[in-house]
Amino acid sequence: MSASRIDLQRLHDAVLDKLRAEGQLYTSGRRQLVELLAELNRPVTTYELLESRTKLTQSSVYRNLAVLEEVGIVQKVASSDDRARFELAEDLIGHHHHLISVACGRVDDFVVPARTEKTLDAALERVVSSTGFVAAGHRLDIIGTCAACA
Amino acid sequence: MSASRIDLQRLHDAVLDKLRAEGQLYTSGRRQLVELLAELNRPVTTYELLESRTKLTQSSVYRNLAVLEEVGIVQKVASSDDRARFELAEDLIGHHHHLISVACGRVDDFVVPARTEKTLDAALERVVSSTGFVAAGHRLDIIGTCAACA
DNA sequence: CTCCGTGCAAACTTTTTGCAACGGG
DNA sequence: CCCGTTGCAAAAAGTTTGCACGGAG
Repeated sequence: MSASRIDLQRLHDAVLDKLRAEGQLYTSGRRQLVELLAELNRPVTTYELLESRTKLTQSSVYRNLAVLEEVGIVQKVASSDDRARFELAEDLIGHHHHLISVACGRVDDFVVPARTEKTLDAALERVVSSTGFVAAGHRLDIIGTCAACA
Repeated sequence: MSASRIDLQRLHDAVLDKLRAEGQLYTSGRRQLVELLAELNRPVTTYELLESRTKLTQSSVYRNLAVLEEVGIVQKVASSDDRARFELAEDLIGHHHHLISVACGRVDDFVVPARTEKTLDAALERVVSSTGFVAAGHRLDIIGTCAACA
């Protein structure tokens, strides 16, 4: 149900490419973050990242996440609480959606069949086309209560 | 395209009912907020509310929004920037979705045909049913660039 | 040798809270 | 009258930034 786990080697290669293309280095801190995000495999807060076995400072986590976001390696995810969550970008782990638990704020990934996605995109394009809004993509989350909180 | 404007008198009555049912008062501050939200007719930041002709303090705005949210009169909306946005709950203005401009963070409402909604809900229910997650609803936003920013 | 990334601490922004005064019911 | 709401100011939480050091290319 959740996005399948990524091959670490391939992931690092892809990340390295993206960083190099923007003239950025793949430092050990950035590598740690990428690995953690790949491992946790869901949108996590900076707090969770700091709690993990990382040796990184708060400021480094934020700064590196900002760089990784600019370069298109991570993306920020909104939840029901007010903590920012980060996960690997869809480029790397594929298009997916989020299960958001209103009870605890936890977010998990899920995917819907390609045909449903296609239908949805077509329907949205039809609705938006007249508004002057330029759609770059959609965000479809399910709001509810996760198994742990229910 | 956007949700149709609400009749103010009816709105105030509905709000009053909800507040009374929870043993809360419909004070002038709360009335001002509800009227502003009805007028602006899109998710707005507390900053925008404070800038408006309101006589309310920052703390009162936050406190009243919290009360109104608990009672189900307003709902918090996530955008691309990190400012919380608030609008009248779907109970009052109907189910709808959001156009989120990544350039400026502005959020506008839009509605999709009932049939599309129905199809979507059915598809989602199918996907989620096996996860133990209890779905309460969905959130479908379009991410892109608004007419003003394009 | 030169930059860029890092750590630390302080600053900033947004939201929350304590307390005394006020006001509608 | 009384209890909840308000305003003000201070505090808290989350995020960002300045600066000097350190490590990688």
